[in-house]
Amino acid sequence: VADQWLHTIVHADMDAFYAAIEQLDNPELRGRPVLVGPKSGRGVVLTASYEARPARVGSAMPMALARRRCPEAIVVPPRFERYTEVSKQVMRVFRDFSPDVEAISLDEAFLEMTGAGHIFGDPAAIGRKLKEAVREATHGLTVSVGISGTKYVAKVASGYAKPDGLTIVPPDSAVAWLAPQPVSVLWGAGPKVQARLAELGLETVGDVASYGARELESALGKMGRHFHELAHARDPRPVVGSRTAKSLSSERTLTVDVSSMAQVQFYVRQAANVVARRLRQKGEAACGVRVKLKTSDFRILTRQRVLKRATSASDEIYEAAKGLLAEFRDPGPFRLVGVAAFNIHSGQDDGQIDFLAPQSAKSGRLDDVLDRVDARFGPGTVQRAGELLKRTVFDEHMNLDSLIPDPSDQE
DNA sequence: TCTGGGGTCCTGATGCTT
DNA sequence: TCTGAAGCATCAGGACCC
Repeated sequence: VADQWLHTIVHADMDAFYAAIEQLDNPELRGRPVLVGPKSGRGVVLTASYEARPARVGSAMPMALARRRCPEAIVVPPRFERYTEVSKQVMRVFRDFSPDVEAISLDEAFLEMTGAGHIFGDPAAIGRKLKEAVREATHGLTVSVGISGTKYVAKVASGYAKPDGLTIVPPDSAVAWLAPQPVSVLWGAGPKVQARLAELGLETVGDVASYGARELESALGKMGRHFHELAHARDPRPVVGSRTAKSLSSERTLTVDVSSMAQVQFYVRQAANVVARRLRQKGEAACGVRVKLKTSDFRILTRQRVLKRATSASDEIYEAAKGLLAEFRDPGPFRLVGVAAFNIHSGQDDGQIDFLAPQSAKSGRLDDVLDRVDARFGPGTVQRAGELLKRTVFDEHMNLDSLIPDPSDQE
């Protein structure tokens, strides 16, 4: 029996994570339907507590619709710092079970448990102990666990009996276990691919498994081959530890669509500041900048540019973004404005060498100087010195708030 | 019903170099 | 010198995931 467990991979997925944390921190919310998401405006539900789900509300649903379907639900704005804190606790528990933990998001991770049998027992015992350890460390949060021989099957298994589930799929029965499930459990098959598969008459994973690999590839490209492999429970991807992000972005859906270049520039400036600050906090710099606009009719437009040298200075990222703005031909109006940094290098900002260079002295820009303070004295210095002060002074300096009132400030 | 914000990866078009 | 093909990088868009 032990032989078939050549590999033991665990997928652990916290149940309704954000909503569960809100209920944990505020006893009044326990046992009641909770929606985590923006209270007003044009947002969507991030997480719905299990009490709300019978009313057919779930994540990614427009908040307006969710409130109509579940009027008794309590809407709670998200607190990402808190979720990050709890996530760290949970990940620490995972690392007590395995040195190889691959975090997928705040609430989800793979654990490589191959060969851990004589420490923790068989897969069922591993699952029970992991769930208990998470519950104890977090004072009551539940996690759903799936265990199999590949990442893919472990992932599908963890979602099989949510919430508080434990599903074990022995590798030699994985193909049969997957077969009756709908194609929507194929990782990477969203609405478009599912529609294509339906056209081919494929409804279950078993249908995909028995369809020709070559035909699937000619119909769906590279992904077709991939789905065929998954349907046969073949997934050679290893559990990999910390991965470094390839891009970093900040974007914002505006409360009211905007058309004027001055307004768009204002939000690009804000986003550039956020991106630059986060780069500096991580001690990283980027030599690519991308601007993203979403039109009122939901078309997404992007323009990008490679910089001559890596930077984490707000002004440099903003100047690049402002230049890109001129390349958009669409007059708007736009509902979303975003800035992303890509080609990220770890290590110091090249800009630090000119910390006191004449250029920054001449420009006299507050933000420019603050960037160089961070570069000179270490990431986060300015933030520690007072984010609020920086914000206030910057806004006054730019004098933009008086020109462009932000409707969201009045909410 | 009216659609977030953070990401990743894939694809087709295009342009550069050899 | 001109031309075409191959190989590669970059760009914009799209699909997908949590």
